[in-house]
Amino acid sequence: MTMTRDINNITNCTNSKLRKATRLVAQAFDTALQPAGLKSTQFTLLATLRAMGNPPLTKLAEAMVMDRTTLTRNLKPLINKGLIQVRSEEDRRVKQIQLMPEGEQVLAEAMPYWLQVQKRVVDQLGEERWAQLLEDLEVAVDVIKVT
Amino acid sequence: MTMTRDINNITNCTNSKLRKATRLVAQAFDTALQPAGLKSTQFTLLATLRAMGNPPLTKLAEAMVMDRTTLTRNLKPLINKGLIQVRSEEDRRVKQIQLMPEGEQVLAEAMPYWLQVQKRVVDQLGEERWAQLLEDLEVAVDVIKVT
DNA sequence: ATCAAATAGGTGCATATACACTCAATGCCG
DNA sequence: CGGCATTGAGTGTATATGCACCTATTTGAT
Repeated sequence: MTMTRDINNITNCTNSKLRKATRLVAQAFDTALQPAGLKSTQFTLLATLRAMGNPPLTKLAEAMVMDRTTLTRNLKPLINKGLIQVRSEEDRRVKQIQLMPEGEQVLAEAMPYWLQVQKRVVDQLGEERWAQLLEDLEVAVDVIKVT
Repeated sequence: MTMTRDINNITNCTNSKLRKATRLVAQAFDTALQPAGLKSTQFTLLATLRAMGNPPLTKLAEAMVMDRTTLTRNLKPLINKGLIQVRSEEDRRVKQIQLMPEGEQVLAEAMPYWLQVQKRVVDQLGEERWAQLLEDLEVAVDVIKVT
């Protein structure tokens, strides 16, 4: 018989545990990326942009599992730094988000710092547990629906 | 041979995956707790307070793996609603955080909503995967150090 | 007793996050 | 063609998050 956790116990709150770990990990990544002048969220945004091409704002928001209006504001500091650009499409309702050459440059500069902290975290967790964690997080994003 | 993930691949960024899942789960909990008039963070704060008694601010911040100054601000809405109180100790540098009867009351009212969303999320993840996930998140908080 | 170090907290600033509401452009139906 | 539903995006407001810097109190060493 497997010893399962008590789902009803408030100390096992899924949300609280996730946020705690996220605060910690975000701090680690923010600190590591500081020399590149990027917050970890900004790094993720740039990397996602590069992977997606020049997506419309809503598509990008969906990919990041982020509210559309949150994304609008998160783009601000990147626009101010000249790393990205927002342009209208033919359908003038749609805003296309473009990664600028300066953005590519900064992203490239940030990569070694990212790799370092990523490796460190994986080391501390152990590769197996890390892989398991990422797997479970992906499943969570796939199956959890907000009602 | 086990098929491990590519640690170097940016799409496997620990931080980005954690944040995605956290945004989604936080939304689920926030929505569920809305009838009780609490954000999920506030719920967690009240529950942690009840578990800890009347801790000094810094102890509470440590327990929540949260920056001291973040906690200061997160307490604000709870003070405004009259759910908690901040008092000075003998050592007048120290601020004791107290859960008020109104706070206990609201927490009790919120419990059924919390339980509902908690159960739903566990269901969607599957109990086994959920237990695994929580275990891994706890380990992460224990082993990851911010340098 | 004095004064520097250590400890506990708060503020200014910038970013992250999402909901309710609003505006603009497009699509569609008669 | 005209008006309404749909779609894409931005703003106002509130909370969440942490760093750099500041103040107040206590401790401790001489």
